[in-house]
Amino acid sequence: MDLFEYEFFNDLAQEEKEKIKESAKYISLPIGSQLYFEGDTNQDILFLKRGKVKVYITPQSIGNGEVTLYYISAGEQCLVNTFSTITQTQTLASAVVDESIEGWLIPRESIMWLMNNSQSYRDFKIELCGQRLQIVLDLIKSIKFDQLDQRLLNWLYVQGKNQIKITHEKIAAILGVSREAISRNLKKLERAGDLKLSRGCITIL
Amino acid sequence: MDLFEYEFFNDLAQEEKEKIKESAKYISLPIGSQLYFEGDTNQDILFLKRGKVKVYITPQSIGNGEVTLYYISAGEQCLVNTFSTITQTQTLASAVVDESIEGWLIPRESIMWLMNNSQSYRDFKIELCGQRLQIVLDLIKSIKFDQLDQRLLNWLYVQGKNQIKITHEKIAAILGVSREAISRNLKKLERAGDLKLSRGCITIL
DNA sequence: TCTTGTTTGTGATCCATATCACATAATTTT
DNA sequence: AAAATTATGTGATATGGATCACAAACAAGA
Repeated sequence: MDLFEYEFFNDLAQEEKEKIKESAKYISLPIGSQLYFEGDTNQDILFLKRGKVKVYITPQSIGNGEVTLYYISAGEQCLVNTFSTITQTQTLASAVVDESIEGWLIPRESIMWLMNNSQSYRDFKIELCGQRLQIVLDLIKSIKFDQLDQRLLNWLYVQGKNQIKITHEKIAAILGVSREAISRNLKKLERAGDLKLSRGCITIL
Repeated sequence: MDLFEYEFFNDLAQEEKEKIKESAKYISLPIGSQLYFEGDTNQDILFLKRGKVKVYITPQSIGNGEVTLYYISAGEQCLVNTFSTITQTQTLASAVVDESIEGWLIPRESIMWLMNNSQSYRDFKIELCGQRLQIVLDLIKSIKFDQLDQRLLNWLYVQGKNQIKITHEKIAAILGVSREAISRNLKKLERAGDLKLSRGCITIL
């Protein structure tokens, strides 16, 4: 995916596009790289070309536990990153590379120019914001009103695969619960004949 | 507060302002009026002149319980309302009048015009969006990582008054927990000498 | 003032998840 | 192949909050 393949570049003149591209820094980061921690103030927005970024929150006070808010994939941008950059305020969550990424860091000035001059970019941002809002509100609902077995079942379903390669520990971190709780609930599902467990892999039947 | 007192009207020409105002419907609603339910699609954005609106979510499946996301006061607008109206999608939460309101309903067309022609309006919306995002993410953190006593203490603190006139039932609905849990926790605080309880009123010492 | 509805207090019980503490199994390293 | 590491299974126990079930206190109407 090239930078210009983002649809919102369409309504820009060629020279404008070039200017944006010149201001961008191309980056490539391995899995595990921390993009920012909650409280940092971002100066650029990441336009993702390839890979996956995980955005998550942790307890305000020191303590363990985390909850994944959402993931960012190619062609998407991060809402938390966007707000921090545009309004120059502290990020409200943390972000880490989940699958090694490539992308462009577009500096604040270019973003501000886009916000004020490109209707498509604004539309893109509005849509993005709506999507994330939905995810976050659904997350509150599931945390508050659903039990773990339901949340787990839903998570498995959303993966859209029959073979999910992941450890219980990772799922626990994503859903923000203890590893034991995940192991026990998966076992229950296995006993019910819904899936087959093996080390680092869940096979849905 | 007059409609034009919203700062973002400043960068509009007089005739543009008038056009917006003409399109607006002035409304006045008593406490308890339902503005919309989750799933409705809004056609107008409410500009609040006076009063308070509560925005909350309920379980996706039928079931009881609710959690308050945030309140809207004079001079503010609702993010959920904004998204639904702009993108013509279903609202992600419900809204009810919490203190009788007066305000203007601005139709979608006027909003779209403002979004595309007023930088101040866009800035206003971005700021609004950032604020709400923060509230919602903090809410997840408190639900997920804090215990009720902490959440309650925080809620009391945020009221910014020494005399809070409210029933335990109402607090329970706001925080999304049972009434008994609130009563017990308040009692604990009273025994610790932090406050004084009386019917429908909490006095902080 | 008597009645009725609302609000609060509190015990009893239940349940889901956290936490601790290991045992065992599967993989990787040496 | 032995050792070390990582992943999983599972019991025991603790705990916070939900739910049920009332009783008592208070407030407002009749």
